[in-house]
Parts: sequence; C-alpha cells; structure tokens
Amino acid sequence: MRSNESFASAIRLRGMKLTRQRQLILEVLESSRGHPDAEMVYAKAKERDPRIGFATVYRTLALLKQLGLAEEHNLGEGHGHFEAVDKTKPHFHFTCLKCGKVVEFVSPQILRTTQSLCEKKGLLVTDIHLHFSGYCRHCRPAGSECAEKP
Amino acid sequence: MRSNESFASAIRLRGMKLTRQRQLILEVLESSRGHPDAEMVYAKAKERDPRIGFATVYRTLALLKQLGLAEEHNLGEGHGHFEAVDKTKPHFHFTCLKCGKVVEFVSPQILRTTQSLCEKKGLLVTDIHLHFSGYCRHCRPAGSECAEKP
DNA sequence: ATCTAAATGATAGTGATTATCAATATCAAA
DNA sequence: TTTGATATTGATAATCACTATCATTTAGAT
Ligand SMILES: [Mn+2]
Ligand SMILES: [Mn+2]
Ligand SMILES: [Zn+2]
Ligand SMILES: [Zn+2]
Repeated sequence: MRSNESFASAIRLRGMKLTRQRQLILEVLESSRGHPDAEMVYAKAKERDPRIGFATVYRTLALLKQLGLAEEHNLGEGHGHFEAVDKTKPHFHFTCLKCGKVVEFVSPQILRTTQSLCEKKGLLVTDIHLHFSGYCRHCRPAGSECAEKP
Repeated sequence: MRSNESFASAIRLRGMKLTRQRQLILEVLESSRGHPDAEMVYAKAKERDPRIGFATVYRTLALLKQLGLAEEHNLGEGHGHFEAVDKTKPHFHFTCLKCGKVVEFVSPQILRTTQSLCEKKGLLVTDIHLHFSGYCRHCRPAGSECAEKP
C-alpha cells in the first residue's frame, strides 16, 4: 500500500521537492479502483484539496510514471488511463469494444517468453504493454447486459 | 501485395464507393516501409494527388482499420502509426525509448497463450497489441549510434 | 447522359495534453 | 527560526491530433 517512503526517497534523490500535491495525487491513485483517467484523478484530488490544479495532476502523473510508481494504459478511448504499479502483479488488459469493460490478466508465461525473446535481440526491456480487444462474455453472442466502465 | 481486389469487394459489399483517393491511400500504406503516421501517409499521397485532403486520409485509415486491412499502433509518441495488415505475419513491436527505433517481433507462442487465456474467460478476442519499450542494443550501455525512426 | 447518394476537401471545432509565467512553497543554510 | 534560492504550483494560453460540418464533386446505378 504505502510506497510513500520510496516515493519520498526517489524524489529527494533527484533534488526534487516532496509537495503536498504530489503526495495527495499518489494517494488518490493508490486508493483508486480500476483505471482512472487524468480527469478522474483530478476530481478525486480536488475533493481533498480544492485548490489543486489540472496541470499539476498531469505533471505528477508523468513524474510517477518516470519513477515507476504508475503506469499509463491506452484502453481504446482517446486518452490515457492510470494505475499505481504493484510490482508483485504485472498484468495485462482486455477491453470490450461494445461495453467498454476492462478485464485484467496475469500470465507469467507471456512475461517469460517476452523477456527471453528480447534478450536474444539484445534489447533491454523496461516495460511491457499487452492489450487485447474484442467482446466480453456478455457482449459476445447477441447481447446480455454489461455495466462497469474503465 | 495487392489486397486491392479484397478492398474493392469489401467496399462494394457495404454499398460504399471505390474512389481514386481510397485506392491511393491503400497503395501508399502498402508501399510504405515501417510505421507511417497520418501525416506521412498524407505527404506520400499528396505526391501522387496534390488535391487530396487530410480529412480523407484520416477517414480512409479508419476505414481500412474497420475492414481489417490496416492496423494502428501506439508507439509511445502521442499519435497513431499505421501499417498494412499482412495476415500471414501478425507481429509485435518494441520501441527504444532513446532513439525511437522500432523492432518487430513474431511469437506464435504468445499468440497461442493469449488466445487460450481469453477463451477460458469467455472473451472473444479480435485484436492483440503487444508493445514493449526499453533500450535497444545501441542505446543500452553508454550509447553507440542509432538511426531509423518509426 | 442523368440522377442520387456517398465521398471529398476546406476549414472550423473539440478534447487531451503541454507550455508559459507570475505567485507560492519547500527545504537547506544561516 | 528566519531567510533565500529555486523548484513547484495553478491559471490559462497554446498546441497537437483528430473529428465534425457542409458546400461541392464524383461513383456508380439506371
Ligand atoms: Mn490494470
Ligand atoms: Mn509493424
Ligand atoms: Zn462487453
Ligand atoms: Zn535505441
């Protein structure tokens, strides 16, 4: 849960400043279910700090990405969705083209295959994004109902 | 090479019109090396038809995607890159974060693993995008030179 | 050749993200 | 604990990729 210390040390290591806003945005992201976009992170952060700015949200999300504490995913909408990184569970994403539902996957096998493939080519892989799209159980035949969104 | 016939028939099947512009854009995409973005496709098309419009390029690329004749990839820049589909060789992409070079992969094993994983969850997969990023052979240690771009 | 709906192209508009910059806050040093 | 240098913020303008609009053109049927 609290990657707060590693955040603080990573920040200080680079001569940056640990601000109230940065801590808040990380907390918002870590306490979020699913894959909020920048606007959602902004809305949640604003509940706790009404003076926070949109630009700061974007800047901080970019910073968290650089530090490896957040990932950005393209889930088929025209904008990014974010997720706090839990290094113990790298996972992949499926998006239903009809209802927009996002399903998460784990596959150590795909991770292994990818790594060995890349090593053979002399590539140093820092990030893997696997994204499928198609139709979920409910949307596949001739439609039951489907609720959740990214 | 010439998926021109399948294009013509797919177009007519839907009561659409086979225009000079649509044929040109498909030809441009098929004769392109690498992964041109919309602007590059526009530039190449304009060499052969100076009157062609940007909107038509976007519209046609979207159409080709729908018909399964083109794929769009997010290679880490903020915009899409396109590629004519060669159904015999589904492949994946690696982007070097330093020099921007794109390396292509083939992995029947990953394709198989993905398909079986999704079937277990009742998902109908229509599209798989696997994208790694990191540092290529030349950019990994302390830098040799690196040329090609997306 | 004529007709009609689909498609085009110029351009305005949109939505997401980034740049700018004066005001503010962090944090180290005095 | 004040002070001071400067990193950061927040309001907002700007940019960038892409989409909508609409008058004009064109493909393809008759
Ligand atoms: Mn996820
Ligand atoms: Mn490719
Ligand atoms: Zn669905
Ligand atoms: Zn490189």
